[in-house]
Amino acid sequence: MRPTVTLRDIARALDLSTSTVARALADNPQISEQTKARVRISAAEFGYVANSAARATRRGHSTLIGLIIPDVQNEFYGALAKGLAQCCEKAGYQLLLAITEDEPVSEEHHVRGLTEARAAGIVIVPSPQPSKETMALLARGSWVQLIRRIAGAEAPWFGIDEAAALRSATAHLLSLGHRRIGYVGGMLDLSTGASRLAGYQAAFAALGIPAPEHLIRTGPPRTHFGAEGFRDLWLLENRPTAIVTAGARLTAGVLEQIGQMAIKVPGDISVVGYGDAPWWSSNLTTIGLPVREVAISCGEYLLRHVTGKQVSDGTPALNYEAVHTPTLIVRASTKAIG
Amino acid sequence: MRPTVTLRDIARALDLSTSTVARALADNPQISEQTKARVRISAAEFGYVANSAARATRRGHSTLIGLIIPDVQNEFYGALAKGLAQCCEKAGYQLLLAITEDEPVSEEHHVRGLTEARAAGIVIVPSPQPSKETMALLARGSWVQLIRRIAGAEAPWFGIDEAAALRSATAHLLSLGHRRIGYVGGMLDLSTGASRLAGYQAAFAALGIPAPEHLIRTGPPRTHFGAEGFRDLWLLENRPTAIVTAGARLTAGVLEQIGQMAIKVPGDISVVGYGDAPWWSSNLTTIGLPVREVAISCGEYLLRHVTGKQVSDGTPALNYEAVHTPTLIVRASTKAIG
DNA sequence: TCCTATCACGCAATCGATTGCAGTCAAGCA
DNA sequence: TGCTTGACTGCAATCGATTGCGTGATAGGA
Repeated sequence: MRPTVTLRDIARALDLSTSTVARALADNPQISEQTKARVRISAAEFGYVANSAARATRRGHSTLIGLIIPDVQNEFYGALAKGLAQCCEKAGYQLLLAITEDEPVSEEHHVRGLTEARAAGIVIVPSPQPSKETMALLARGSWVQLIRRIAGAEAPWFGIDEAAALRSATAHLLSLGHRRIGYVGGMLDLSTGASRLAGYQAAFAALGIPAPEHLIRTGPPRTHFGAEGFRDLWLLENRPTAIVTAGARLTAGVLEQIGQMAIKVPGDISVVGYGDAPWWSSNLTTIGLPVREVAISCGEYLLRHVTGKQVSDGTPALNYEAVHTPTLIVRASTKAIG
Repeated sequence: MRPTVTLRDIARALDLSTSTVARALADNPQISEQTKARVRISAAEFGYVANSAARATRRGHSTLIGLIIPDVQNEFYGALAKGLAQCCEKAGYQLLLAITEDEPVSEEHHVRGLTEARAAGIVIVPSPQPSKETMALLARGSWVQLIRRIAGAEAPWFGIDEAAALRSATAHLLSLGHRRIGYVGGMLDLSTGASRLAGYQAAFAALGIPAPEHLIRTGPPRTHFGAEGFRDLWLLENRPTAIVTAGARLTAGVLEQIGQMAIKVPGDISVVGYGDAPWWSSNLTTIGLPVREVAISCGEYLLRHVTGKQVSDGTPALNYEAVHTPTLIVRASTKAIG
């Protein structure tokens, strides 16, 4: 077995032209069944493996789909990656994973790499501030935004109704009589962070009550800040009677801090989590996120687009957007005040 | 700006040959600095983006590194993916993510895809039973095994000393006076599952005590089985006084079940976890796994190999293996018996 | 003045697969 | 027999980048 078997090798062995072999392998109708069979058998014997790089050269684009996310270790993005990977596999595409850590420089680097690889499409969870160059590169191909949204970007968006999530969480607590409801959430320069906070505020507004601005803590969406933010709120003179969290990592941080300080839930404080990680206490009232759904709807849309028109003549239906709605799961970590 | 700018376009504009442009962009010493500068400027103006597919065609291999894992949502594999991704980024390679769900068919599919893409190398966490075809395809290029190990496979292996992990966990409990130590672990057809159980047994053997075979439960490494296995053990007449878990998912399941049944830890039972997920109760005595370390050592090795010799003339040093040692982290979920 | 390094660069083949166009061959029909 | 038609295939160009080999020019040395 030669190191690499090419169409030529098969063609020579069968005394055919490479074109015929290529067409046979592609199941082209203008090739006779008999020839196809001979080719297939020979290919198997030779251990022929197609060269998708060469194919991509000719076709002008590969079968790669790029996924650009801040982090895979985060179970939220991990779930997205998995959903996308499954979509890709089903459609015969391959998933190229890029992790940015929310660094615009890294983001640009990866977008460039994907452009060089002539990726068929790109799914991106954008950083807070994508560079101009990043946007220019994205604009060359098909791309969609996932979860977060770039202000003014002309590409479809697939996301979650974050405002609704926090609105319902907050409303739930309000309906239980809570008023001093603390908020621990992500930074406001992310579209998600801003939406979540808006949801929190909207819940108060709906009741005509002013939101307690002094109980709002926003920062980097990391466990560390969740703990810190909570501690900060807890140590206030007039500490909150309930907490809503607006981020999975933050929820973890809050819960950990609560554990460390031996605070009783819901005795001392009611807590609403964000997301529904399988490993969280099964007692946590939380916001169930349609993570898988959004990933799949995103993947299917993009793939339908890139498989549809051979030439990626720009971005798919620029203004398309799909919003998935989260669900509040009421369990035992929240109770009426008093 | 044309849809795609090629070397030719730049060459024509500058009245040079494409070879010169290519060499200039590659910073080839035989091109004068002046010409290089002109080319670089022109390339930037044109918005030239290299075509790595064409490059791969010519070179015979791409800059793709394949990572084949059972699941990314699992934080353990997620961490591996992240480590590898970072290695790749540093070396200018790209990470192609493939998820098998431990299905040999899917595994083969992905290995084929990576072979077609002429990946520079493949990192695989093999399924319990890789197909023959899978092995044949892997053998064509550079590949390494991660964590799990295929019996008789001729490729380097990067893993964790799983036996040591369970030996120290079990020894810890034995030293606390426990004897009826339950074991909830993964299936034995995985190299990891077998090693872990062996470690558990070795700890008993070291004390000349027979291991309590009837307290051993092995099954699929999922949360669900963790819960089930624990419940099973707990309902025994002579229930164990301590539990070691041999899998992160299993630990999660055990803990959840313990929570549901309102069992006190370590009052009613001592528990040692497997892995150190940040979201676990910070009171859990557990086995800290050098996940990141193993991923990075694996990635650096493979990349050093593929970047070293241009031609991937087979697998890197066939018998190389790197074993990373876990650490027992003693916290509050274990106590002396009595 | 003639010869020979050096330097900077171009020619053309090559990588492997794909595809528009054209050619071959045999059967069918008048 | 001569022409048409359709079924199969082959030729050769093409995709974009890379690279071995060769060439012209300039400069320095004899």
